[in-house]
Formats: sequence, structure tokens, C-alpha cells
Amino acid sequence: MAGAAVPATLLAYGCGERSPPDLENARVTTDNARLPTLEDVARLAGVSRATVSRVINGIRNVNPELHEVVWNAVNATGYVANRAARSLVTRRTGTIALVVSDSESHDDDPFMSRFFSDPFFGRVVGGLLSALRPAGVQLALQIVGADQARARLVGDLRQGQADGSIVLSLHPGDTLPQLIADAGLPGVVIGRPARPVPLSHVDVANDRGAALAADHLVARGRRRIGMITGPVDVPASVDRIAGFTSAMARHGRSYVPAVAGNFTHESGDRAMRELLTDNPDLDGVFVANDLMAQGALSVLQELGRAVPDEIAVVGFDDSSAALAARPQLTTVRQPLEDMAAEAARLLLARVDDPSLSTTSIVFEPTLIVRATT
Amino acid sequence: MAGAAVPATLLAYGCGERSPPDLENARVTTDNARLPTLEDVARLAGVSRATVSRVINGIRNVNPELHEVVWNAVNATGYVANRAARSLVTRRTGTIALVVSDSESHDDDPFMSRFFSDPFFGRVVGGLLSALRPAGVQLALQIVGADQARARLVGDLRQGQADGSIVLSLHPGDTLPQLIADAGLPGVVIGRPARPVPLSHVDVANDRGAALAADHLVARGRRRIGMITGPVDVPASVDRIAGFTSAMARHGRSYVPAVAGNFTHESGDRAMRELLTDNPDLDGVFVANDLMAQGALSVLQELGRAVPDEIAVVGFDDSSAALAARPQLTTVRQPLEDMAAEAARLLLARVDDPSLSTTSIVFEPTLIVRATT
DNA sequence: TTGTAAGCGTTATCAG
DNA sequence: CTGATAACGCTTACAA
Repeated sequence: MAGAAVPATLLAYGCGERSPPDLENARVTTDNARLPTLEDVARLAGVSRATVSRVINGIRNVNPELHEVVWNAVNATGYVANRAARSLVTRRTGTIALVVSDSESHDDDPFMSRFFSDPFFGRVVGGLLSALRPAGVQLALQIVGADQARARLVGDLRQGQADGSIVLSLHPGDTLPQLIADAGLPGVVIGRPARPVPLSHVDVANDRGAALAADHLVARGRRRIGMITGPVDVPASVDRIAGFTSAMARHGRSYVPAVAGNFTHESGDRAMRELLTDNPDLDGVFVANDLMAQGALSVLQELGRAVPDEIAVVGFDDSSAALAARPQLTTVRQPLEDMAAEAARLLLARVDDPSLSTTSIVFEPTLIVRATT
Repeated sequence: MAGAAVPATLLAYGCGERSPPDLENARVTTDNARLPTLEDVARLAGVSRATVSRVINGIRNVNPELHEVVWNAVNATGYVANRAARSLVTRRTGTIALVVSDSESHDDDPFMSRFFSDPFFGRVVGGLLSALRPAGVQLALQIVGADQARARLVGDLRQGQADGSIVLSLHPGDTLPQLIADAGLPGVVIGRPARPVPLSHVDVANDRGAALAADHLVARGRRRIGMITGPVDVPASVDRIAGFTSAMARHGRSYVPAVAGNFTHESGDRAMRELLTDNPDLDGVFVANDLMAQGALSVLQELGRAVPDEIAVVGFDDSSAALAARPQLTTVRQPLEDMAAEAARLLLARVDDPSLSTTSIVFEPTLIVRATT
């Protein structure tokens, strides 16, 4: 990492032991020496632990009067259930793991920074949380690079580190989805796994999205259309290529010049140059994701090719990069937040009822027309 | 969110009950009916639970011979400690919460998507994980918007949802850091809190970073230099303004035209236009973060102002946006990953020894010269 | 150095 | 409908 810096200044703030300035709810226990337990609540409410437990967990068979008495006691004590104790008996952790898995064993920085700074990650996290939080479920981040880490993770998961996993598998050869399935662990994959695996997954109809782009470029009167693809072994990428070329074929264009990138900004830059070298008269290009499209746009500008007048560009994702690009990028929107939320719901349902069969949900992409076409 | 899509296709994969294809370590228990417990390991090793526990937790007083016997039994059974049971007695969860807090109560989408798609988030997560994973600590994501959520979070935290929190406070009026301090919970804030609070924090020397930018612009021979600032109530922003203007003053420039943005790409666009309207002859500008700088660059290009020939631009952060910008952005690097990792270590230390006094660590920024100056 | 046994705070079973 | 009481799986005095 460039510009490594070291701690320069250390200043103590003074660390007086503040006695908590008594919050709105006056606590019964004097200090945080010991947190209120079910027992404390029960005593205050004049009932048994069992009853308090029932009330809290919303179990039917409870006298409505007690119901209120108990809740008052809960509020008075500031009681919050101890997750560990509850987990121990229910065998549920109330936690879902978001596991990001890459086959490559570049263990630390290179992989993480590349992935995390992709807008993709944030959208997924946001979508997951929107579905998990209402259910009171935590989201724990897990990153695995090395195979060893993968095995350990499955062990932890089996054990009960989390009730289930949302799997974000970045590499086609990744064995993690299969490992999770083999272990019989609840899991939902975001994006179709490279090899079929008995886990539910959510995905976008990549092929139809790419077709949308093809139709649009043709409708805009473009004659010489090319494509910048993603890695040729990643399912999402493969589907986009297939969808685009077959749609183009339907329009009577049997040959589509294409160059592959790897979904990074920089690779889009490179691919665009290469594509243009071989096809100088290009007047339209479909780029398999927004980041690469952004890179492509920079190159076009650098080379003095007016967008969209001389050449039109369509991206894929509708990530923040599409809005950041100049001109703003026409792109195929992938409803990632919705997909992630749905994945979370699928997983939660599966955790509740392990007998549920695995299903796959495919979302429809939409074309967002902006200024590059 | 534009282009909301609905599940379109549902296809079942077939969900045969696969009997786990017996992993490398032959399990002792026939199936996953019940996971191996300490008891199982103890029996197999011919020792007591206590001994196994000691071995696993690396406690000294253990016969080296037994040591090996026990580990063999652990491997043979595929034993993994039950976190819940352990937590219950140790009163440690082995989890750190990353709490992202914004005062505004736009509860769901608007806030989350804005923040998550900022490269900032990914860098912080990456840095935290790099320090947490080696310690075997989980990272749980917590997002709080509404005040109610804030109170609930503190309750959960007190209770033991996590051993401590890394606080990412996005709004100057945010009460969360104070709430956490008041509750006596271990916490480390990333970025200096708006109001002093008895929690440790890590930060970058924003003022010195801004001074770096000023010195550089002046050294490059720029005469009419302006600034696009962040929100005027955010500490990081305030420090950058102060650092920049005082450095400029040292160079004999007592007046610096400035317009405020809000750290988004789009606000950088707006601010640049405004700044240029009032100061048409500007030949240099310091923009308080990369995202805004990217927006500013788009505008300059649109207006036909050559960068860096006619006007030089310096950003702040050295996020992925700096590399994505064209020309690539000269910027002040904030070592966010390192800062986050340090925050994690500070927090872990504090969790281990609550008597530790709160400290603050300030990292040095560095100037990364690219193509916009 | 090792084993025994007492909890940790819940939920769940089973009588009343 | 409510209350004892037994787990849940682990760590940790305390004893041996």
C-alpha cells in the first residue's frame, strides 16, 4: 500500500470513570456490575422465569394481564435477553454470515481492496441488512481466500457460528458453495454458481439484460457494434456474452468483435483501446459492467471520440460508477439491493424450515437510458 | 430505487438429502445429528472435559503428552467449540460491531446506498478484517439511523451483542459515541468525533494533509487557488479547511475563494461550477475529497478547461475514485485501511483490559502526485 | 497436573 | 395458564 503511515501523535483524553448518567429508564441494578437477567425481571414482576420468557418470545398461552406486568418489569430493568444463553438452548445464533469467497489465495490486501472498493459490495450489504434487520438478525462478515480458510469456515459454520450463509463467490472454480451444500448448511448464493450446486441462489437475467443493450444500440441506429466482456469463465459474464451475441444475431449481426476485461476500471481502459485498434470504425459498444465502461469512456474521450455522437456506450449494473461517468452512462440495471434482500429472505426461510427445497430466483434487468447513447 | 424488479422465474433444483460425502476427517458421530462436544473429545482422548478445555485454550499446566492426545481427538472428531456456550461463561462474544451511525433518520435506502457505495466503507471494512481475523474475532455490521435504533443498539451492546464497537459516525450531531461512552462500553471511533467524547479514536492529520495540497499547488506555480470544501460542521472537513487556508496564508495568500459541497460526486460538480462562476480565472483548486474532485474534473472537461494546463486539481483520500478519474487525480492519501486496522487493535486491547486509558492515534497523510497537477 | 462440580442465562418439558 | 426443573456446552474454581 502506498504511503504507509505510522501513528504520529498519541494523546490521552483522560479516562475518568464516568458513572453512567442514568438513562431514561432508571435501572434497578445499581451499576453495570451485573446485567439484569430473566430472574431479575421475574422477581420484579412477581412471576416465574418461564412466564417472562414466554411473554418475551410472544408465546400464546399467557394471561393478558401478566403480559403487561411483565413488559413493565422488562422496561424497568432495562432487560435484554442474553444472546449466548438463548443460542445455547435454541441452537440458533441469530446471525447470518456474509461470506465472500475467492479461490485465489492472495490472502490479504490485493483481493480485499479490489473487491471492497467495488460498489457491488456496498449494494449487497445494504440489501441484506434491509431484510435482516427487521428480523433482528445480525450480519457477520467472513472473508475467505485460502483453501485452508475455507475448510475452517465450514467447520465454524457447522458448529454454529451462524445460522446460515449468504455466499458471494467471486471465482468460478470456487469450492465453497459445494462445501457448504455438502455440510448440509443453509446457504444462498448471490449470482448463479459456476457449477450447479444444491443451494438456492438469486441472480439477474444476465442474458436478457445484455439483449436489452443490444436492442437499444441497434434501435439507436448503430451499425458497427462491439463488446467488452468480463472474464470468460464467470457465469454472469458468460451469460452476458451469450445474451448479447444472440440478440445481435437476431438483428442480423452474426459477428460481434469483442475483447475481454476483468470487471475493473483499468481493464475497461485496456480493452477499449484494443477493441478500437482492431475496429477503428466502431460506433457502438456494450461493456459488461459499469466500472469497465467508465474506463472505456475515459479512453474514448482521450482519443477524441465523441460520446454518444460518434460512438455509443452501454454499461451493465447501474452502480454508482454509472452516475459518476461523464457523460452519465446508459446502462442495464441489475437490482442488486433487491436481489440481496431476497437472498436474505430465502435464507431466513430455509433456516426456519430446513426441509424447504432449494429454489432460484431470477430478477429482471431494466435498461436505464442516460447520456452515452 | 429505479427499475424495481420482481422475481420472474422460479426453478427448483431438486433437493435430495445428500449424506455429506464424508470429509477428510472421518467423523465419529455418524451424521450431523449432534455435533461433537467437549465431552465427546474427552471420552475419545480418555481425559476429562476440563483437560480438553485447557488444551484447546492453550493453558499452561498441561502434560505435553496429553496435549497431543487431545489434539488428535479434536481432529478425529472434527470438534469446534460452541461459541454460545463459551460466551455464556466467559462473557465474551468474540464479535466486534462495526456500527455506522447517521443522525438523520432517513431510515433505509437513501442513506445506506449513499454511504455503502462510497469507497470509504470498503476500505474501512478491509482494514478492520485484516486486524480482526488473525485474532479470531468476527465483525458484525450494525447500521443505525433513527434515534430509537441508537438506544436499542446500546442496549444490545450492553447486553453483550458484541465485545466492543468500531464507530463510524457520519453526522456531527450524532449522539452515539457519547451514548457508548456513557454506557461504559468499549468503543473506538474512526475519525475525530465532532464533540470530545471519552472514547479512543483514530484519525488522519487532516490539517497537515490539506497543507500538503496547498504547498503543492503553490510549488506548481499556481496563482489563483480556490477550494471546494466538505460540510462545514464535519470535523474532518473543518480541519481540511483550516489546514488549507492557514498553509495558503503562510504562502502569502490570505484569501481563498471556497464553496462547500457534501462529499458526493454530484456536489463536487455543483461546487466547481459555482466556484468558477465567481472566480473565472482560477488556475488551481483543492477539493476536500476524491469523489467531489471527480465531479469537479467532469465539469472542467465539460467547460473545456484543460487539466492540469489551465487549472490544477488536488483531491483528498486516495480512494478508487482518484484512479478512476481522468486525468488520474493528484490527491492526499489517507491511509484508511491502516487506520481501521489500528482502530481494531486499539479496541481489542481495550476489551482485554478495560482499565486501559483512551488514546487517540493520528496518522500522517501523504501526497500522491498523479496527472491533475 | 488432572478431575469434579458448580454455574453462565435461556428455553423447553412436564406437572400442577 | 403457570411454575419447577432439566438441559444446552463450556470454563473455572476447588479438590485431589
